[in-house]
Amino acid sequence: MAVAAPKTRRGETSRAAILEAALDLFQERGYDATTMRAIAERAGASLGSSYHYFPSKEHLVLEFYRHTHVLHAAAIAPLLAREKDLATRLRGTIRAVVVTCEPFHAVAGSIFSTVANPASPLNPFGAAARPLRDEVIQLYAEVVSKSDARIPSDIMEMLPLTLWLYQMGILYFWIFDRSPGRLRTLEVIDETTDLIVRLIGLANLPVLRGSRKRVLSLMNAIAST
Amino acid sequence: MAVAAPKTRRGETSRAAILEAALDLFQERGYDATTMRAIAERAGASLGSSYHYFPSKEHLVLEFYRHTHVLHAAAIAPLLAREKDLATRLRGTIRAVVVTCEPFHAVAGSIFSTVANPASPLNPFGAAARPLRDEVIQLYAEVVSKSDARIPSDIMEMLPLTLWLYQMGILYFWIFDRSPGRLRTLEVIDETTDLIVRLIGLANLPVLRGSRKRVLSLMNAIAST
DNA sequence: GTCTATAACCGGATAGAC
DNA sequence: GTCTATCCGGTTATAGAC
Repeated sequence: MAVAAPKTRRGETSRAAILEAALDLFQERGYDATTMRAIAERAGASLGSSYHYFPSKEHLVLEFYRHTHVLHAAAIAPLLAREKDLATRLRGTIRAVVVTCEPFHAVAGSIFSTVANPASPLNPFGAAARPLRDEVIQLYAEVVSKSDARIPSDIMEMLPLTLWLYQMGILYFWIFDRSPGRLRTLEVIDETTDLIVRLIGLANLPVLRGSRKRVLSLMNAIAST
Repeated sequence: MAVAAPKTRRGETSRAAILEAALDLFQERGYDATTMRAIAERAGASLGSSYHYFPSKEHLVLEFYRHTHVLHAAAIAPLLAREKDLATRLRGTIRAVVVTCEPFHAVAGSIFSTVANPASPLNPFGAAARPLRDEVIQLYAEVVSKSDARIPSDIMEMLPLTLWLYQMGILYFWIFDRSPGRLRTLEVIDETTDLIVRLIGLANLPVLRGSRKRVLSLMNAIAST
């Protein structure tokens, strides 16, 4: 099911050309308006060739995904190296997600819907997306673990996965956001990251201990599916 | 943009036949495998006729959605009339959602993805879906308001919308659930409905009051978009 | 003016020759 | 690994029937 790995130099070149054409066209015209034929034409390849490298149009989206992830990781590296405060790290990281994705805002809607399809190879919860998913979750593990926040180990264990889900929620909100400069999304990010950090702090309260145990064991059960 | 309203008896018959054929075929073969041509054929109509009544295949899904809502509302009516305990009402209502939708489990995945598309007329957050959305939210308002739970008014205000979102989350989980009898989903429902009711009870704790205010005002801001 | 039907169009995907 | 030809299904155009 994986995308054909390029074996020869010639293949590498073609593959790269097709991918680049696709990424460009997605941004220029949006996902739906970009035809496989147009991608092939701009890449100087034939339709059949495109399908040789990418089994479906959706698989091009997966590369698109990886592309934004690399941009995002690069964008937050300095912050993660310097800052120790959890709220600041988290806010910066999530803000960077929407800032990085901003050029693709117009495309994001249709991409999201293909990705949300459980039958799609791109579904974030599925097997094909696993390597990339693990990378992103790992990134959130770093956001938390290299902060100076002291977090109970049971929470720490679930936190990266939870933050990954939270990021997807923010992205879905961002897709709908029509406010100038996407300001509403940024406000929601600031407010929610702050709330999250605060709630982590409250989780040690005796009254909440029971619910906390139950929530965590529920999440564990769900995650281990 | 609305579906053509049937004006004459002849039209009504055709429309109903097409819709019924579509619902049957969706269940038999799934959404993707059901072609508009097959729907027309089974309904004894022509392809052109189908498009006269339903502007797109997606619009047939909207009717499908309405269909399950009616089934669901009917299924829980006795419970809502008899039971006063909030946890029981909520658990029963959400359980009934997945039980009602069970015959469509195989179809649900692809339907969900078309529906999640912000550009789709069927998007639950969009204008076309509004009447149905309001009905469902209203149903959750009844679940809460006719229970014997005493709920602070600020929470009460946001609760129906929140429970509607929660229901969608459960449905997405259910779509992935491959366990026999969909037991895992039922377990998650039991656990989460109980947690929700418990958290509502905890919301009055002085330590939580600050966060509660912030969460509610955030939700209000988001909802009023 | 409401319905029905047929014939296209368009774009994702596939087959198979080279 | 590259191409052309073709399939298939959602959608549209449009001609006619009631």
